[in-house]
Amino acid sequence: MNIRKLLDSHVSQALQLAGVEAGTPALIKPSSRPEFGDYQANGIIGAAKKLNMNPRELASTVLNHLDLSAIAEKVEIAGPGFLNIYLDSRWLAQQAESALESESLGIHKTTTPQTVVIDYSSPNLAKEMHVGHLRSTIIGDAVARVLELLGDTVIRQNHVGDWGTQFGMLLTYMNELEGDTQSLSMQLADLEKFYQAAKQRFDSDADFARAARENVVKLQAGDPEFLKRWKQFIDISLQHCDEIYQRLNVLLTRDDVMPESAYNSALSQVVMDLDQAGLLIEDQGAKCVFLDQFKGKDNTIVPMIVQKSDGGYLYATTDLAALRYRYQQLGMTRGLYFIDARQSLHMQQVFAVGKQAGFVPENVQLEHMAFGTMMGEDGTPFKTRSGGTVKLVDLLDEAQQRAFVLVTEKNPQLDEATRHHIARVVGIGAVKYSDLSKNRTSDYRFNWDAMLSFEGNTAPYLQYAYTRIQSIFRKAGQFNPDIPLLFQEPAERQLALKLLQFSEAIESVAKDGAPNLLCNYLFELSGLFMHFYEVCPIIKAEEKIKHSRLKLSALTANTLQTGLGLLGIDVLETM
RNA sequence: GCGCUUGUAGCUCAACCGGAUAGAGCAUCGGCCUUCUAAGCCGAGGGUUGCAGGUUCGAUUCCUGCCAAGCGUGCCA
Repeated sequence: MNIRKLLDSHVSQALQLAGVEAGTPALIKPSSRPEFGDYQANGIIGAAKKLNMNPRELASTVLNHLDLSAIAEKVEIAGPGFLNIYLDSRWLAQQAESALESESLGIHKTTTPQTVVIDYSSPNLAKEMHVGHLRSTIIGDAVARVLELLGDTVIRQNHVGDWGTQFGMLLTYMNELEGDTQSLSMQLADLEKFYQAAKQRFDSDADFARAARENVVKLQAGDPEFLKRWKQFIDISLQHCDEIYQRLNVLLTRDDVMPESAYNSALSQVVMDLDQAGLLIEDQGAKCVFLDQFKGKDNTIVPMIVQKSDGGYLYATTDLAALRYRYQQLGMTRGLYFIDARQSLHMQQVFAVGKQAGFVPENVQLEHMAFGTMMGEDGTPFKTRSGGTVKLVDLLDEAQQRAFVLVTEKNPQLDEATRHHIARVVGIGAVKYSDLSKNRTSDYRFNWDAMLSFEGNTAPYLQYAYTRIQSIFRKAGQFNPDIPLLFQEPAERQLALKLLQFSEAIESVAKDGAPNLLCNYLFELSGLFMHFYEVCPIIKAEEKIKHSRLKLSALTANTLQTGLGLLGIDVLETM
């Protein structure tokens, strides 16, 4: 049940009957203030203007054609020509009842399912995952889950970087440590340090650097010795990723890994096809594509270089190959790229060139879901005191540790294993939520305390609401769902209305690729529940009231669990 | 130079794509645990939405200019 859509179809119809051109939006929204009812229609004023009519008169005509008697208690004309809609409480109660029974919480599958390819996480395997990878990984994962729930076919693509020049350096350093197997495996346990050690050798030793460059060539020429070594390294690096994904409760597996190197054999064909399409221009020895839409005021075009003057290919070439693969082999109709905002120009070029060249048809929706760079607490690019980036593992360890201290303080009677379990769910949840709840395309500041906060608008707040409900059910005895839902206090009706808006939140996430909309919704829902919890006693209420309230609690719990589940965050029985 | 993004309360962020009196959290201050978990609830203070114009019934939102920040911009990814 999507109330907004339902009202939209009714009001749109009435608008047409009132003589307004078809397709004029009714602009239904939740009312901005309680005294304006539950929903408001904002579209009439604009429509009246087009027809050169008095908006209030048009509103009155629309009202005559509008039959909401089954849904709304009253509809009023207000202000310059808004319609304020007051939903019927009995209807609301019925909808809530059926949502509770429906198992899917009343969420309908989309009528136009798509094949959505989602490119997310995509770390560079030369290094260990750091805090900068958090956004792409968890936001992409949440959106993937939401689209799946709504019935799209979702294909995850972890476009890991496994083929850069850094690998020459890393493999050469592996060679050096070859004799000492123990040292090698130990060092590979911390890829970040390994990378830094290799880098230092590269910078300080000319012979090493030369060997590294030669080894890149050997690797790319398919030298079996280096290929073997490379595979070994990649495998270890992917193991690091798998561990992180598991801890983060992110659904990516090895099956979703489609590395850069997988496209190597397609690159020359990409360039040939661009040439065939008449898009290729050789300029200063490099093969480029110049598209007019990338021309600035200074009349110069930013080209996309697809082949270097030395014959080498670039990541633009790889991305074009991937784009074509996703359309031709995977059947993509919508492509979402959860990638750093700094690559904005690059993404626009890939999309534009891909369509121009006919690698994907015009009607495939390609969207760069950009996000800002993570900055340190001082506003400069994120660094630790020692100068390296913060490893994701360390952030997660810290989160769990802080959560463990807190749960031990609050609930010392719980056994240690339980407290560790709670600490894990709460700690990881807090880290994920602090990132998921923001949809800033601008850069943002990393803050330990904010990211590891367990109060206010955080995952633990939502998890806490859930455990409160579970606690009620443990104490309430038999729950009889046959007793009908009734609203005695305003808090109950408010909560029910919010519960019925779950699908509106979900659908907006699917449309915009913005999980923060779901976070907002869940936080508001929890807030309304907390209020309900304070003012509406449940267990000691008389039987009819008690079971009605248990019903609201059950639906709240289901919604929280499902909603958090879509964010990849678990719930708890106690905390 | 050109291009992209951003600028909202002391701090971190919302505001459902032009709607009615710009909302939360943190921090600060004041109340609430013999009653379902106080990781909670109730209340208070805090704003010229960077600045200046424009578009219209109506602008945080759209347009223009300026200021500030970040990023990108022909052979790294």
